[in-house]
Amino acid sequence: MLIGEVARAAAVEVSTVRFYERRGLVRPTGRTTGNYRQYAEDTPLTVRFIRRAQRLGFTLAEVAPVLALRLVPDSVLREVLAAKRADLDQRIADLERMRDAIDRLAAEGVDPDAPCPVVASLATAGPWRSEGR
Amino acid sequence: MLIGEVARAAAVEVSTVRFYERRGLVRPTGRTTGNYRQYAEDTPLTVRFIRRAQRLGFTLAEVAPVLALRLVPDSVLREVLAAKRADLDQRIADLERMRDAIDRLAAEGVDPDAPCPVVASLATAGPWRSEGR
DNA sequence: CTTGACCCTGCACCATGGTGCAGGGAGCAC
DNA sequence: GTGCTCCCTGCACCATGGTGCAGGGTCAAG
Repeated sequence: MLIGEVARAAAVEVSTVRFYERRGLVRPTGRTTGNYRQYAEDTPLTVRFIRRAQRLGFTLAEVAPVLALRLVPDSVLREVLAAKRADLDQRIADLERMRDAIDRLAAEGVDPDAPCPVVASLATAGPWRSEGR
Repeated sequence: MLIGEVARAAAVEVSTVRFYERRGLVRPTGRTTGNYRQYAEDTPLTVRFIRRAQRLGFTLAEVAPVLALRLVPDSVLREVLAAKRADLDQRIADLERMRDAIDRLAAEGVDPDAPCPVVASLATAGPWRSEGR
């Protein structure tokens, strides 16, 4: 597979694939005699995964180690999995609270003077982690 | 409330609050005689909501209309709510698929030669929307 | 051997989401 | 008044995640 095919199959720009390569997210299996990048058949899936993970609020820097886990020893993997699971649970809970707030709004009608319940659902003062970005 | 108090209560920089103002996300209720911005008591909650929504993959541009909904007629609101609900469902489903893939990995151990199931859980070729960012 | 589609590198540029600094004023304590 | 903390505006700068272009090579078709 050449870079253009990968890009088309993943619905991104060719330059984006090269950009991901600079960030260590994808890697061609090699080069042709003419110095063209050659890719495995599943590379478009990797690229789609990256896009989707981004929409869920993961940075490229966060995605990279996930993809790299393919190379990592099992014991390390287990720790990472546990931590990520907790993070995912947090995010899911946040989204669900937003969704429930929306459902309540739709069911009960809107009180224009009340503090927005969607906002309230996520604005808790509770402990909050690194806030990376 | 002055800007410094808002910033402290929301755990962001003062400059961030002013930045959000330029983006139309927060607004002081007025100015003091000395031209200091004055804020309502719930402004830190709004700011916390913004930060949290960002972590969930919403851009500031997406957050702004949500905050503006406080001003919008009920009928419009209902449509928007329905659309957002669907979007949230999609995101929750994505995160849950990732989480389940992780659980399966943890339960069954890792096959280093198989395609990464976490990636597979999100890399579906299925129809995919605007891809805004 | 030319044309066209594709690929290469490298660099400049863009938007988003901020942060930081200069130069100045406000407000209070002493 | 002096000093300290906080505030003001405006502009420059930063990282992230790309996009686009110049200048050139590859390769298959005609």
